[in-house]
Amino acid sequence: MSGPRFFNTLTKAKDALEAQPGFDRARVRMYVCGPTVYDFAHIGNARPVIVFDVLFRLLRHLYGPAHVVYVRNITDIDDKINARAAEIAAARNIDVEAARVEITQATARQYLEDVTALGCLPPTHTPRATDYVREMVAMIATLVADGFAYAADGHVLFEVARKADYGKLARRSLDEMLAGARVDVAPYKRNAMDFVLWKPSDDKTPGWDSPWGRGRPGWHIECSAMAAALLGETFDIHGGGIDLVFPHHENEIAQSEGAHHGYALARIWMHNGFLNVEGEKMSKSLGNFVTINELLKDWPGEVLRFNMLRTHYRQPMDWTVAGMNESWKTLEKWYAAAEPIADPRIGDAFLAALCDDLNTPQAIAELHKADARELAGGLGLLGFSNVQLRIAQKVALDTAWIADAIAARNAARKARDFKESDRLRDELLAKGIVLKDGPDGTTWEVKR
RNA sequence: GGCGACGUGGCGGAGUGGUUACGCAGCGGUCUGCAAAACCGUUUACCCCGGUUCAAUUCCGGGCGUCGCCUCCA
Repeated sequence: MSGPRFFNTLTKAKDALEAQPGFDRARVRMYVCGPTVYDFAHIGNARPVIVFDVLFRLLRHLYGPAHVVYVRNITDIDDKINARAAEIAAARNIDVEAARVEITQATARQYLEDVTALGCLPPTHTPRATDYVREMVAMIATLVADGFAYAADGHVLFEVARKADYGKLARRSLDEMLAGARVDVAPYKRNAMDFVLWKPSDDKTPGWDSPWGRGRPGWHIECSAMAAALLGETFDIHGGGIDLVFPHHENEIAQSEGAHHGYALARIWMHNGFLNVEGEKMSKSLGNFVTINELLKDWPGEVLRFNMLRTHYRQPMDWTVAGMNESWKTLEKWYAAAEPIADPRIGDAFLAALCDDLNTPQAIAELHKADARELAGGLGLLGFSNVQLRIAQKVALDTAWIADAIAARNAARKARDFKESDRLRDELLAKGIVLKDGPDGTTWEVKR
């Protein structure tokens, strides 16, 4: 096998990871944009987390767990957070910074709980933006010193005209963007496309000291600073939702390459597609805004995970209850077949599918064709453990009573008292227990 | 308005210039006291219109439809 290939937004082609200049199989590095922690994560947020967790697991399999470094940040500086913090601070008469810390810590904790339930491994590093303000300030200072950025009216702005290839990720020219612009331009900007690296904070807004006065960083600079601190100037894969291509990732590239003498930020840029719910765009006004946390009350995390992987990560995906039921059914069947296997192995076709731009639907199709050993190995590589599914099925049920009822029914069947045996079966069914008679005896599961 | 993505059988969903995707559901069968489960077999496809080609679902052009992004800002 020639190693994995991934669709690169930068080149619009499937690029071989190992052919990238500077690729080091002893230190494979990936960065994924993490959550802004001010509210529960929703099902759309779950998609990149799951998709890139599978990528992380694939790379660990290919190069060894010790040789893959995965960074997923937590954004705990943001004006949406500040707005929420201001409300809380006013309502409870506490300091706005204390409110910000409270919100972001509670939300970050909840987020980690949620994604753990989805079967995601913890990344190698989970940096918080607030711990890297010093690095951000240093990077901004470098950009100013080298002429890529300028201070104006308390702000520091990146001057896009100084970066000749600005727009290369989103494939737009400055002229096109200017033509399409429909927003009023702030007076301190030299060019309408210039974006904020640093902005001033008033007394009621969280802020940090800087050469340009007390203020806070712009949105994009945190990822550039954290990636540089933890992965170095250039790394292998940068991932995120397709909505981040512009402006977020475009601006990350501009800043990082500007501050790093033109060295590429990431060699391969991967973007997952959007997610709809029951055919509709998810939004609070439509009432179909589904948080991961709510879903986990009704569904095992593994089912959510599997459902997500049935669609290729770049395709638009429709999340439906019908699909979730189908996913649960498949997983149940597979666990029954794979659990007794002591010596799992990874199938060639399965691995080839994952190496072909993370084609999880193809990989799943290969598992349908595979024997039990390869099924068990594939489930393991994709991050399925059966822990939650088992809990969801058996939790809070009096299994001793069920076992007694099954024994009584089988005794009745043996005595050919089918009226009694059917009565017992119906009684169990009324309580949501479905019986399955197999060659090795009777088993049961919870009816859905 | 600008840029981009997508459109496959009842449903989900890969892929390909000519050969079965796969899964669910349906249908038929094996098994079972019956049912469920399990297992075996099986029907239905490539948005529309042109073009290229011996051959197009697959390439090119146009159309229609769905969706995303367009910068600190809700």
